[in-house]
Amino acid sequence: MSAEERREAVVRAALAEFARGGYVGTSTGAIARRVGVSQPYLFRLFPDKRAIFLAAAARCCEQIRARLADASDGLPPDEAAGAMGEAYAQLTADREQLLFQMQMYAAAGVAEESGDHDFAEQLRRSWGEIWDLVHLRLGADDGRTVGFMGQGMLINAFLALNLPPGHRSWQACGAAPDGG
Amino acid sequence: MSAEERREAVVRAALAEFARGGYVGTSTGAIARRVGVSQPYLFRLFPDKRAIFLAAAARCCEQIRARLADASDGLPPDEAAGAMGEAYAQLTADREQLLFQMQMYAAAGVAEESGDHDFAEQLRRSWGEIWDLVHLRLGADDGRTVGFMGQGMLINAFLALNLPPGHRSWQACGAAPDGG
DNA sequence: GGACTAAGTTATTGACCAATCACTCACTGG
DNA sequence: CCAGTGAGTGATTGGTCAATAACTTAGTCC
Repeated sequence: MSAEERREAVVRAALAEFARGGYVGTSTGAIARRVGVSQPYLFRLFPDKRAIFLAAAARCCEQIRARLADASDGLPPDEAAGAMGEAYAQLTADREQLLFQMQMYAAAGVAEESGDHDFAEQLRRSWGEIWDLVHLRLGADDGRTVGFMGQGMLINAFLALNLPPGHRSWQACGAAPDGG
Repeated sequence: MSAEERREAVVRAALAEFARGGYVGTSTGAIARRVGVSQPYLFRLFPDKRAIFLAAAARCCEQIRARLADASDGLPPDEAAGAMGEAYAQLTADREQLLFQMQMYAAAGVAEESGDHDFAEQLRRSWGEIWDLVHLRLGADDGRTVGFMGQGMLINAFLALNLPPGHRSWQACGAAPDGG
């Protein structure tokens, strides 16, 4: 297997492991084991642990953006909101995606706090791309964009807390966790 | 100093340290140093590291609830929204509060994933209390409640990412990071 | 002044982890 | 057949960390 293919496998494995353990709580050994490769070999493919996390973060953001873009492609603003909401619900039904996203925000804060500004900078760029896409597809309406993104973040919190289906918070949203 | 007073000091120190390092990334030694006490003594005051984090999490949630309650006390729904928004902005201007909150969501996910359901259960209860308070003060209007809480979560993300003041996301919210 | 209690410490242990180094193995071109 | 290259491993190292155990004060009550 070529180094490039291995790197791809590492990014997928890292997403899964970091989602379940966070940045510090995940060992490079665990990632290597999931890839099926020795731990030191990771450091031939990436300079260090941080780079692996960053690659996974980029992947996570890009998946979100791509899904929202696909779901709303060519739709008028009125229909785009529902379509993107549905797409986002499907995406976050994958707990791996959801938990990694939460870890990303937390890790960004830690990184900023410890002087690593490049980390959050990468996330800010990705966030901007998602924001702009949503804004465009919702007819460049600030209110709608804030509402959509806010509800997305709210759902993230519900899912992270494992709020049971039928909880008053879910009902107020007119939504429920997506079972599949 | 009595054990109870020490425990209080530990909770405050833990909030500060966990905010900057996350659950796994913060050593009990760092907390002890901030309290001005030996590391092993923490384990006389709390059964383990997890219990310290849980106590800090309870404190964090209670501070949010209390601030929102104070700010909106006796106000009609129309004014309560603005008042609570202002209060929340002030609270999260304290980066310690904000970052700890993000760590809390991330840690809840990790805990659930690893079979520790009590952790998230405590947070769900606290979340429910905050939700009910906001719902009540906003005139029991689901739409408003979702809007308010969603915008709160959105602002959390902005702050965690250190989105610069004046960023289009901040402008769309009609808000800006609270400097003091 | 001695027995008791509660606050606090030093020393230690057993485990884990990121990263480095030196090495093996399989393949390919000349 | 051999020199070179790229994939991959085993062993190690220096460091950190949660938790335990055993010890030391300092006060208080009788």
